Formats: sequence, C-alpha cells, structure tokens
Amino acid sequence: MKHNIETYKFFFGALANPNRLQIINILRDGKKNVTQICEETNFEQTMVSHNLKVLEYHGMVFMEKEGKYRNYSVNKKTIKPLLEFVDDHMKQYCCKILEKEKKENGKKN
Amino acid sequence: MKHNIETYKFFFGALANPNRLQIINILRDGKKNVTQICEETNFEQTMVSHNLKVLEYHGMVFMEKEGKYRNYSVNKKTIKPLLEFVDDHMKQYCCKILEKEKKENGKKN
DNA sequence: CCAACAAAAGATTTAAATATCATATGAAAT
DNA sequence: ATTTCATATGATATTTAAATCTTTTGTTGG
Repeated sequence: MKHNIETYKFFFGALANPNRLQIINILRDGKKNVTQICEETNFEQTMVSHNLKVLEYHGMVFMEKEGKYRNYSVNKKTIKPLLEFVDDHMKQYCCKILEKEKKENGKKN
Repeated sequence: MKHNIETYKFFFGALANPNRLQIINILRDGKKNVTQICEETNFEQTMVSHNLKVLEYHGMVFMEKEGKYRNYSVNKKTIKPLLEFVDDHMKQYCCKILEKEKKENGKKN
C-alpha cells in the first residue's frame, strides 16, 4: 500500500456517515451555502458545519467565501466516479444486500 | 444517487477500519487462512473472523473452504482500483494530509 | 459602533462501532 | 468417540465517532 492505513481509514471514514452522504448528495445539484444545506436537509447548522469540515479536509467538497456566506460545492471528479464505482461493485458482488435494500425501500412507499 | 445512503455508508464503513485495512493489505500478497492472517498481523482470531465477515459480506474478500481451513482472498477487481483511486485523489486534493503523514512516518523510523 | 445574521469552533453528551470474552460448530487425527 | 485444531458466533464491555449545546468569529446593514 502506498499510503499508510490511517489515511485510508480517514478517507473512507469521511464517507461512512449518512449525514455527510446526504450533504454530498444535495451538493451534487450545485453549489450551496450552509443555510441552504440546512434548509434542504433539516439538519442543524453546527452539525452541517462540522460535517462539511470533514468533507473539505479530505478534498471531497470545496468552499469559497462570498461575503458572510460560504458556498460549498462537491468535488465531482472524485465523488461521481467513486459512487459509480461502488454502484458497480455492489451490483456484481452484493446482490443480497441490494435485494434487502429493495425490500426495505418498498416498505417505505 | 442510485443506491440508498445506508448502502454507501456500510460500504465505506467496511473500509473505514484500520484492522480491516491491514487484513486486506496482507491478503493482497495472496490467499491466506485465518490462522495465517492472525500470525502475520498479531490480531486475535475472533477479531479477525469478525472483520473478515464484514469484508466478505460486502464482497471485498472471498472465502473458500478447504477441510478445516478457510482461505480468504481479496477482491482485486474492486480493492486494487479503489485504493489507487484514493491514492490519486489524495495526491491531488489532500497535500496537507500527505505531508502530515510523511512527517509522522518519519518519526517512526 | 452595534444589532442581526452566517458560519465555525470547542466542550460535553449520546450513540455507534469495535474488540474482547465466552462459547459453539465442524473437521481431522488418535 | 473423544480430543485437538480451525474458525465462527453471540454477548458484553470498551473505544471511537458523532450530535448537540455553548460560545466565538466574521460580515453586513442600519
């Protein structure tokens, strides 16, 4: 392995959190500031800021200041192929999980 | 997003653990049974088994029985490109982390 | 300058993941 | 058939991560 194990751990750890994934997900529609993210997710501001910090630290989102606002955007170069990669992997190797997931989604609707 | 957020969470969560990463790392040299993994890592057998179960569940390692032994191998199709992808990402977007990492490795030697 | 808003930072509580401990299963050897 | 070895499983304790609560910083408008 090129990098040390801790580095991988923190990288994957940054993505192993449903709130951060949801933040990433809504940022995929385009750049948003913290307040907008809070509104769309119904998350608390502090929680959003803490999680954005983690994502930013790992280069998964970018921030630019605009007056009193801070606009966040997702790193599409990384996030898009990464999630597609996971999709492909799951389809090939995790049929059981996906079936289970399907059922659970069915219940919701 | 194609899959639900929980699925991504569990996928990345499986990789967000130093012991599992180390197990993956030594399996990259080739197929090994549980005892061999324990010897190489100095991990407890139960801990190794628990972690292998997580990795197997997510299709990151494969298992085949051979008498009383169970041989585990890494899913190279997934793991190799995934770690390479992370390496590339880190180099591009996480210079700070890599520098920090370098220093800390320096101390060890 | 100071109120009001936007966001971050730090401290503490709460929740989730993990390792450890104890036990069980299953195969091979005696 | 019973002892031993290899591994898995389940329950509990411990560690780690995360959310919440509190305070602080920075920015704009009056």
